[in-house]
Amino acid sequence: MPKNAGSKHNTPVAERSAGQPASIRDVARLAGVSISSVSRALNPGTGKVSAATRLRVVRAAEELRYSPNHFGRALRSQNTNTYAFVLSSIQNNLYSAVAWELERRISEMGAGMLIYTSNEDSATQDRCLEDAVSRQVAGLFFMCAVESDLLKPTVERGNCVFINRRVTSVPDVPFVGIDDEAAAREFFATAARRIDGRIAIVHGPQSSDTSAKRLRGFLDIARELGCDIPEDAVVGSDLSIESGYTAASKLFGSQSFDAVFCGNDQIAYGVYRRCRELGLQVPNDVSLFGFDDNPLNEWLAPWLSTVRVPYAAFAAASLDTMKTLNQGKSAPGRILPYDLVLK
Amino acid sequence: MPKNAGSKHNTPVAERSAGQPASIRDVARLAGVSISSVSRALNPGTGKVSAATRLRVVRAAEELRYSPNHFGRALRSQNTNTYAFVLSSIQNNLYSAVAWELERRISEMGAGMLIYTSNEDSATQDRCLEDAVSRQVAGLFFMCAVESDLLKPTVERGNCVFINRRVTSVPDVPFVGIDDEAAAREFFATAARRIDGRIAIVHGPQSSDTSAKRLRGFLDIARELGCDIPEDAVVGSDLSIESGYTAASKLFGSQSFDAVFCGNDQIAYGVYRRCRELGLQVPNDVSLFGFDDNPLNEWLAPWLSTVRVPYAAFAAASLDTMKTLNQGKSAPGRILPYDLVLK
DNA sequence: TTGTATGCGTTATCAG
DNA sequence: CTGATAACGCATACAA
Repeated sequence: MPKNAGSKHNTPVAERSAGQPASIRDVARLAGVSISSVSRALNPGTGKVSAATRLRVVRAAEELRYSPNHFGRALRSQNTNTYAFVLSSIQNNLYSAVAWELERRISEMGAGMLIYTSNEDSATQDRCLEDAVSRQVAGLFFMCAVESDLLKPTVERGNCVFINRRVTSVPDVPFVGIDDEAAAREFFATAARRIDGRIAIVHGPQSSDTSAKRLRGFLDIARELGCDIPEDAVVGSDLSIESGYTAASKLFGSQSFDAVFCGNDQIAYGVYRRCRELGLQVPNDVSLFGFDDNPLNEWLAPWLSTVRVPYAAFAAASLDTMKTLNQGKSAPGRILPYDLVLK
Repeated sequence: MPKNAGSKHNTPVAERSAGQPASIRDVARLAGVSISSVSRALNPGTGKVSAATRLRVVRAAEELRYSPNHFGRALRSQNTNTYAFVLSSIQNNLYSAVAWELERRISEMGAGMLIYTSNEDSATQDRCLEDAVSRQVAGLFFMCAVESDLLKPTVERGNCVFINRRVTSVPDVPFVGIDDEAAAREFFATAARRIDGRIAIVHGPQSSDTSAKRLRGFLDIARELGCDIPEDAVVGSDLSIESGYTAASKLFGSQSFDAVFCGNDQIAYGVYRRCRELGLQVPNDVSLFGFDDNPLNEWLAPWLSTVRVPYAAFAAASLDTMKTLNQGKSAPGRILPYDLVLK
């Protein structure tokens, strides 16, 4: 026979130590009702409660500063009310901006957001996924996912939305973003009219579908326009500021250019600094072209032409998509409109 | 008598639908052992398990892609292994940088980080605190807390660390930051030697202890140095770029200045833009002084003199402090060294 | 070494 | 309308 044979309701529960939050039983005891009544009173719509009972419960709950234990609730209802946001780069303000915008909306829903950073690394991303899955999150948002072992099993099990970057190995995951290839083409075509001279390109890693599309857009339209871009005027980089700087050092080491198209704004910042170091005025001597429209550009980089990615709309559309997914329906994702910002 | 009188172990559990993750019972069944053996095998150090049993359990767990349910574990062990990070402003990169740095470290601990944004608003912050508390977080990090109703009860119940800004009504909460008043004094004193002309100040809200200290530092040392700063050369703002712009419009509307000391870098960015619009060259015509050293300055704002706040060290020190708190000890917090960045 | 049983805090079902 | 109880997934004290 177990040691503690008495019903837990008979067990004289010592007054909780000050640090411990009150449980539903504490409220029930103080209100002199059963825990079921407390639950019903505090969760309107789950059952009938008399006004008197409700009042006593609410009073007791307030007195004890009762707040329902999230885990007990999650365990029982199988709904964690928690989402995961996986960020690939902490350096890109645009990514952060989407994170915060999404947090605001999720918070308004009364849900929570766990945050992870993958640093564009597969192993790190897998660690994030493992943790998020063990926490039974209601859904995962990827602000730029990378290919990784656990990605496929994760997207198959849980509700996932890709933001700003697709992963081609899992094509069925809803995607929220812009048409990067079309944007690159239009951007280049529009800008090229004003450019007189040599053009260089610093693109992002081709393992990123988004970077690949932007590069393809640039190259295709350049060819179609009869605009010659020699091979040594096209250099790769990752998506960091530093790599933009390095790429510019390489480009301007042997020759000069009048315009540089970059895979994103970060790269353009790095190129900018190198140009300044070389005594080149931007945009007088060199025109720089980015991608994303980092919110700070308006203040600190007025010289940068770029493609405005609607990050606030990304957050809204991602959440809509996630909600659809959570209803068990399939969701198509959303391709959103972009704007050209030309200086 | 309850309807389902049989032990749950006798209940023939239907094979789980594909979407449901495996539970510890599924692993136990597949391995042909009890759930306690599974628990012991998978949590080394919690009990003796034979090598054979462990092997079978591990195999079964892998086959089922078993990952322990975080909530069941948290409920039982009373340890959620989850922290909350409350951010006051999404606009300030420095704050984001601390968030990401902390996330990395927390992730390495195998813990998780819930993120909240208060937008410097009391009611919003209270909603965050309520949610975090109901999730039984192991601790809260405040990257700039504001005064709010739930702040005191929250810091009394849970482990909290203030980063970069104290809240004077709860002086006993460990604080990680720099000595803002000393930094402001030293910054001003050092810079003043090079300034020849009129000086203005755009300070942050005095409800922020940090902003108040920076302003006091500036004003005190100015007086001590015999440097006259008339009343109409000192204007307030919140900590946003926009408000810096507005403040500069006001300042430069009626007179001109040779140097502007700002409450943080964001404000300085706003002032910068207004100066440019007025045709003033920075730093040739006007010297600008910020506070924080936003990571982007190196690339985009080389004209900005500022005080470098060690944000990576903030993250490390905050986590150390939190760990101490979690051991039941009291923690003093940490005052970290800053650097002057002069252009 | 292994298994059984209990409880963590909650909600839902069911009997009263 | 109310109360008793099972169940969610897990860890652990205790029995075997």
